[in-house]
Amino acid sequence: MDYNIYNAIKILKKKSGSKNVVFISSAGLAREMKISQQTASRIIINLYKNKFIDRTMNNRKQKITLLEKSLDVLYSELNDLYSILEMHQNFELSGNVRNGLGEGKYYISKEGYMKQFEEKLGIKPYPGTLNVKINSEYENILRSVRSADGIHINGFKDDERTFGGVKCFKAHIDGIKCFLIFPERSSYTDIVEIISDKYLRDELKLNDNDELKLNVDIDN
Amino acid sequence: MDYNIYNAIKILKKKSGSKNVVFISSAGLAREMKISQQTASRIIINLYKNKFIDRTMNNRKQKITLLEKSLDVLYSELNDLYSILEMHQNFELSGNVRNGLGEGKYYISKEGYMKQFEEKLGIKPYPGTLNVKINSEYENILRSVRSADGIHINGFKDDERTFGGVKCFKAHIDGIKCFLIFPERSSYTDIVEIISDKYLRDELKLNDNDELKLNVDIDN
DNA sequence: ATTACTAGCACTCGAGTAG
DNA sequence: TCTACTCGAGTGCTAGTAA
Repeated sequence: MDYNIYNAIKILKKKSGSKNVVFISSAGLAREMKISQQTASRIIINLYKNKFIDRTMNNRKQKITLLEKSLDVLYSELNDLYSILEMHQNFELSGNVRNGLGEGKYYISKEGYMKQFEEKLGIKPYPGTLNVKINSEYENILRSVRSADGIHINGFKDDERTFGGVKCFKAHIDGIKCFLIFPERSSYTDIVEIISDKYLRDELKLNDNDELKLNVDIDN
Repeated sequence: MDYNIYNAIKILKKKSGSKNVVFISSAGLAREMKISQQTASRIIINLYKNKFIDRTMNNRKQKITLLEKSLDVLYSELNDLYSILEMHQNFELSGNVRNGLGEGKYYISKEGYMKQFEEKLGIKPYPGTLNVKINSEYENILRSVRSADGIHINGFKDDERTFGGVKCFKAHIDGIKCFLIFPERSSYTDIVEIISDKYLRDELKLNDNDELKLNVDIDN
C-alpha cells in the first residue's frame, strides 16, 4: 500500500504546478497509475486520512492540494537515492541577508547546543546567527537540502523548558566555512539560519538585504 | 512486487560498494527490509530471474552482483524525481579526448540521423564525433545523465541494415554548444560521443588525451 | 459525469519445514 | 546455519453498482 501512496504522490506532484494544486478525478489518477478507478479512489481517501493531501469536492471535479508531508516523501526519496548512488553534489543557494531579531543568538548560545556544536561541527560558533532569505527560485534546492540527513544535534532540557533537536549542514560563503542549521521539527521556511566561528556580518561585510551565494556540501 | 524489487535494489546497492558486489543472506536482506526471510528469498530469486542481479552460492554465504539493469532502476528513479521536482541541475563531467576510429562519423552521417539532428537539435552536425573518455570519478554523474530522457532520435532502416534510436543531451564545452549522443539500446560505457555543428577538435584546439570539462543541461 | 461502498477473488505474505 | 518449497491466512485488487 505504501508503494501506491508514493506513486500517487509522484503523479499528483507532476500534474500539479508549483502551487501543488491539481484537479484530477479518481478515474484520471487510475489511468496514470494503471490501476482501477476504485483503487485510485481508495488511495485518495488514504492520502487524505494520512494528511498527505487536502481535497475539496466542488460540483464535479475534486481539487487536490499536496501538503508538506507529500513533498517530504519525494524529497527524502531523492536524497536517499543521492546518498545510495554516492552523488554528493554541492548545492548552490542564493538569497539575501535578513535582520535576525536575536532569537537565533538566544538559542544557539544555550550550553546544551554549544557543547555539541564544538564536538560535532568542530567549531566554537560566534554567538549569533546570520539569517538569509533564500530566493524563491531556489526553493526546490532548499527543500532537497532540508530533507537530507545532515549532522544531528540532540535536543535537551534545561530548568525551564525543552529545546528540540536541530540538524546542520556544512556550507561556505565566499570561501568562509559555516553551517546551516534547521530545527528538526519544523515545516518549510525560506529563511535559513547560519552559524560560523566567525562573525559573518563583519567577515563578509554584509548588511541587511545584501545578496549572497551559499554553497552547501551534502556528504552523507 | 515491483516495490519490493525497487526496495531490495536500493538496499543491495547501499550495501555493495562501488564494485556492486555484496555478500548478504536472505535473512540479512529480510532484516533490512523488515520482511520475512521467506519473502526476501523470493525477492532474490525474482531479481535473479529478471536479470537484475547475478548470484553465486559459495559454501554458506551468497554473493550478489548488481547488474546494469538494477543501476538503471535507481538512476531512472532519481531522474524521475529530478524532473518532477523541477530540479534541473546542470551536470559537469570531466574526461579526456580519445581517438574515435571514424565509426562515429559513419553513423551520424547517415541521412536517417542527419535529418532528425537538423530538425530536433537545430544544428547541421559536422560529420564526425568527438570521443571523450569520462574520468571514473564522474561515473555516477554520467549514469545519471544517461538515464534521463534527452532528445529522442528515431531509429530507421536503409537498404542494408537497421540503425537503432539514439538520444541526445544538450551540452557545452568552453562555451561551445554541442550534444552528447547515446545509442538507446546499449549498456554503460565511459566513452561519450559528442557532436556539434563545429569541428570541435579545431574549434577547441584539442588533441588526443587532452583533458576537458563538459557541461550537460538536462531540462526535461 | 462523478466518488466510493460491497463482494468476491487473486495474489502475496510468512510459518513451518525440508534439504 | 543457510536457501527455498508448500500452504493457509489475510491483504488488496477489480467488477458491480449505489448515490
